[in-house]
Amino acid sequence: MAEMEALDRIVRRLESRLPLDEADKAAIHALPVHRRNMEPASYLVREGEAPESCAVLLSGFAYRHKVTTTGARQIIAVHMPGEFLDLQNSFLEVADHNVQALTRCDVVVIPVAALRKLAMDRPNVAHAMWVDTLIDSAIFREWIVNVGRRDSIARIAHLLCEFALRLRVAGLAEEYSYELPMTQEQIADAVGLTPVHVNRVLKELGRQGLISREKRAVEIVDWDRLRQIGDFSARYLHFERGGPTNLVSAH
Amino acid sequence: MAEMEALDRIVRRLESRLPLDEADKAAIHALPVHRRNMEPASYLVREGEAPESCAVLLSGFAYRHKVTTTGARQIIAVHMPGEFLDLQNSFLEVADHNVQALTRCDVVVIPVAALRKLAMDRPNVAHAMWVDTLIDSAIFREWIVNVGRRDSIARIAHLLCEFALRLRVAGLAEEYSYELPMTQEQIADAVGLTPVHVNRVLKELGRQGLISREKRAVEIVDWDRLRQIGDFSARYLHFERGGPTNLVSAH
DNA sequence: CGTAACTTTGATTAGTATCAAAAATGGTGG
DNA sequence: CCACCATTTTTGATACTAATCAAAGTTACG
Repeated sequence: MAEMEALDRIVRRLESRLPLDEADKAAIHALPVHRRNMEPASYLVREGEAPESCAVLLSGFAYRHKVTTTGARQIIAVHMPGEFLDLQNSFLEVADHNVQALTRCDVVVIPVAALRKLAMDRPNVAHAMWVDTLIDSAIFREWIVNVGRRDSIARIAHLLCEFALRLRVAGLAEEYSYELPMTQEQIADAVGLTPVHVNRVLKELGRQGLISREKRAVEIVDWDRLRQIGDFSARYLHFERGGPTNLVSAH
Repeated sequence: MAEMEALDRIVRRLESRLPLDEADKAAIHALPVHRRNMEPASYLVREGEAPESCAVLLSGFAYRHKVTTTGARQIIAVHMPGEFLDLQNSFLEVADHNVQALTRCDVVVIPVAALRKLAMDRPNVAHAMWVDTLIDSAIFREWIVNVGRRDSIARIAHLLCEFALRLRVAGLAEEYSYELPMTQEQIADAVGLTPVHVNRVLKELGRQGLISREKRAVEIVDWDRLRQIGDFSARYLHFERGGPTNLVSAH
């Protein structure tokens, strides 16, 4: 039962990328998956290991990161319910980054071998997965810009805008309020700043009346100005295909 | 003739990602391509436009970039002969970044429609292209780390290490010397620094005996130390599949 | 040769990091 | 339900890295 529901989630995800036919869906439903509950901070994939399975998030949050030899951590992506967690690693020989649970979370686990077979047997499904990874990559590119060329205020404003939109797609945010389950230290590692500075920037955004916070809940008070300050445009999220283009006025 | 050679280049590139059978190769050879010579700084793809063609670099260098509303530019990738220039855009509706010639260069141009058809008809070829884009993404991820969590010396050292290896794969570097056709301003835009600071760091790397430069030629004098300072590991380049794993001791 | 693009150097400033410690929050076991 | 401990958030003071501004050399090129 639970597996059934989980498989449907995978189908829905891929259909949002590309239409699938009945045979495609049947092949996905035949996947030998199992569900798993992950504790916060537990690892789904470790850098240097050969990927054995690929997961789809059912609930909770997860993130990818790398650690430098000096011990600094850079978060490379944050994932929300409905998203694939490691298509990026599953078709390469060895994982080049870590994937870790951010909160407690539920995942469907697909063995890599089965996933690869599915991709070979069902070109259409492979294509949908490919597009999914391409959109992940588009986000990576935007993050390079964020961290390379925006100052601290813009960086954080941009991150908050991105999360607002992605959470709406995941059905986890209404209007412009959402629960951001990250500590300020994790935010810092996502935007390449220190936790202390993140704290000051968040307060500054509040002071300017752009957002308001209550513990980990964020409300975007002035979307237009926040977007402007964060140099945010939703283009790179590629909502064209089935996303909430209509919902967002994001230019 | 020229087209023939260009098509072979595409075949070789894809074969380095995944073995292809004769039918696959035949399908590639049937692609309606044409060659084109690009002036330095001319655009291959512009952000916001629907991608119409996808190019493979035959000679010269190209790069991807985005520009913020404040006018800052961030280079997101640098491409070398043999590489695909915009698989990343070709399977999405609208380009989210620019692709521009760095030097004068020769490309083979493939119409997007033909490329998409090829991907649908030849799952194997699609898979090879997918893997190619996944490796591009792995480089994006490493660049997020570079720009987010390494100081200026490490950033530039890392970039120089990456180029050394990739140029060897492209057959454009012997040992640890190569021609780097980028201005210091372009290097700055790739690593998220100012040109002035890039200049100082390059001099510092020379002073420390790690590299030596003569106009745009770079020689890596002390590979081990440079790699160490730059926190460089070749893992993310995914040379496992047919790359020069043997050539490089890169851990 | 002359001019534009690029590199180099110097002086100063700005933006973040670092260090340290206090306040708040959240969870746990008694 | 309270007391306690660990984690997280907040604040303050100071240090540094890299940016900015300005201008002199240098190189490439038409």
